[in-house]
Amino acid sequence: MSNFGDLIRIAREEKGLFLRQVAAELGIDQAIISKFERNERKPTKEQVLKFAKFYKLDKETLLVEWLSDKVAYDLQDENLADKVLKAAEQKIKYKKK
Amino acid sequence: MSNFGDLIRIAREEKGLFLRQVAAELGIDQAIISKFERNERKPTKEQVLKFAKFYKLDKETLLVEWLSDKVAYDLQDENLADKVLKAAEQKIKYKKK
DNA sequence: ATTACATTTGACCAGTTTTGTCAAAACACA
DNA sequence: TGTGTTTTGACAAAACTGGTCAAATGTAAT
Repeated sequence: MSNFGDLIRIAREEKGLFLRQVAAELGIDQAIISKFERNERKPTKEQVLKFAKFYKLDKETLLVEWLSDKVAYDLQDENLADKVLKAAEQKIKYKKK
Repeated sequence: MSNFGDLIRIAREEKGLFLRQVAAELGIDQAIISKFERNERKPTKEQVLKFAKFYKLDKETLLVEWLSDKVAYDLQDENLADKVLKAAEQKIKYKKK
């Protein structure tokens, strides 16, 4: 199962960059990026988009990864997760109209 | 489409109670309950359980309503909601093991 | 229209959580 | 050991939450 941290760590390694370099480029402290890569902290939406742009990753893919991490985290110790997701789906569909 | 606020407002009206009375009974300020009923504020999990008990509503039903409101809210202006929910489902399944 | 009572609104506070900064500690390895 | 990278943790600033209260608004009866 993938997650946001893995995606950006792999992208960085593929490009052979150090945290320091990415940090300078994106204006984000390298300690924080380290935590993002280990899923210890959640980035803001803006930061997600910065990573997508910089690493040339698909914006949507990265956002989905990030948001689903968040949702999964919120529901982690709920045994009602299935029901919740189904209900949420209905609500979102409904709102669209 | 139902939501947490509607459920507790209807329950209160069915019992013919005033906000003031429910507030006193549950130890929650009536202004806050008013906001819950209009979905202007989200209660804590503890408060959800207080309402379930007091109104004799099914605990699980109310929790699902509450959590799905929250998830739907988080995803409201994301056109990726479908993908996010599917990904989150996978992640939750995966975690369970 | 005035009274009486219920609900809603909004300003304000306190406590918590989140986000960012920094330097030291830990790690990797020549 | 020395050099460079990553991780950790303490700290502060900012943002968010949850609560309190009183005034404003709504509603219905007289």
